[in-house]
Amino acid sequence: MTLNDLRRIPLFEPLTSEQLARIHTGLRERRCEAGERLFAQGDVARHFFLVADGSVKLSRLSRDGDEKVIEVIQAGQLFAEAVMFMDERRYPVNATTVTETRLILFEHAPLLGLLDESPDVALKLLGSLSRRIHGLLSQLDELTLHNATYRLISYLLSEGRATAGEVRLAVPKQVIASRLSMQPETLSRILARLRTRRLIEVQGDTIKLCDERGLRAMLES
Amino acid sequence: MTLNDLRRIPLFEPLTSEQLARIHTGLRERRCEAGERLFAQGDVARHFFLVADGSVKLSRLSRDGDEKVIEVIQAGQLFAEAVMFMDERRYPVNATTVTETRLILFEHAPLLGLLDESPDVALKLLGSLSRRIHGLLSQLDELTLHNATYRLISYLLSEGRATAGEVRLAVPKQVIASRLSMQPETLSRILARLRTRRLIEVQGDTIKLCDERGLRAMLES
DNA sequence: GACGGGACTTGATTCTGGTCAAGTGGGTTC
DNA sequence: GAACCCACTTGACCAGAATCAAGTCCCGTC
Repeated sequence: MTLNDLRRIPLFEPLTSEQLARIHTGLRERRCEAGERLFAQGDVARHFFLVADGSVKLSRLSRDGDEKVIEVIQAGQLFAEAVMFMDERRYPVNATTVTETRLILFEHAPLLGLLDESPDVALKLLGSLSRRIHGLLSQLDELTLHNATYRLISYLLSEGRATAGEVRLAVPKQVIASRLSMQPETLSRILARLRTRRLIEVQGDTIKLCDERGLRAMLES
Repeated sequence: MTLNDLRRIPLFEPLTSEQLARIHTGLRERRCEAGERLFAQGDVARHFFLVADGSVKLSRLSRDGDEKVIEVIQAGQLFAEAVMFMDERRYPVNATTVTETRLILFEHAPLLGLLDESPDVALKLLGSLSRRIHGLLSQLDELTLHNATYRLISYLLSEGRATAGEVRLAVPKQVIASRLSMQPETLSRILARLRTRRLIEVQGDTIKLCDERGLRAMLES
């Protein structure tokens, strides 16, 4: 990861070259295969991460081992920056690679040191944390205010927005199911139902949204 | 609200008297009765708030009018600071007083202006946002990983911690129910069940935890 | 090409919690 | 004190999704 790569990350955009170089010193690269555990909930946090390639799932575990995926992180996204500012600096989630993945690890200290001299970076961080809060609020009311079908459809619509009505799932369906807080069986059944109604077509990990209008209509009821 | 009162708010603790005075200029007091709407989800945000006395509920509304209480804010707590840093500065929740309430309103501009000169305040804010993230994560996995009884018991135990095993509900049971994502009927039924098992005693808005050990044991199964 | 494993699908059944409806009790108003 | 309202409780019923159990499909290896 070169200095120029670094500059392309929005968070670092306000920094001078000298500051950027300081960040660059506390930086490491790591390659993982699918299924590697990066850190566990409760671990003392030493880094935050950038997914350069691949995908990582963040999840919480209940005492008896049930897992709930909170978020799936894709290439280009930062994660675990918020931990730097927690009272105890411990990760509140588990992180596990879902596919083969290339990661950049950032040490806390260099960035923390910069906060004093660059209020702009502080503002960027505040912005990114409040976006995360917003996202979590959405997840919360999707869960309580809407049923499984609604959640799946609105997930498909949001994913399909960029890609001309075709959604390619970057991670196994089980992971999507957990992210949407349902069992794999339920996800499968809902897809089947949408398929018989000719609203979508499913081919392995690719889902074609045949009737976006119809899908949207289902969100109303 | 005097300058000295202001200084006692943790967020403002790092500020000089001169800076504090600047915050003080953009400050207003407001008294509300129970049930007043302070702002609605989607409103352009102009202030953040301190509850001086009383209680405020923050909630989200579904399209068809179902309400989910996200948080109940009590005396001494700030709320809606995160909104300052959102892309569109709009409240992501509704705020409604639950009881008679005295509020302090803070304008955004003075604090935002201070961020450049006081990295400490920025750090405080980052800390408070990451605490909120943590809280939302807990709510998320309580919802998906645990059932209604579990949620209620762990709520009671956390509330009863300070007060020698006696919980006095500051807000109506319906509000608690919504905060815990269940219907009032369900809350009532669970309380009844715990009562017949001699784990608690209920008298109006006061709940006595007779058998904390037993309650904790129920969290295991 | 047979075997094995994992992801996914489908079916049958169960259960938690939601909905609808009626009833209770306390507090306030006239 | 009668009427009313509102929060809460209790009961009967229902439904969405979880669970349990097979079965299918795909893809790797040997």
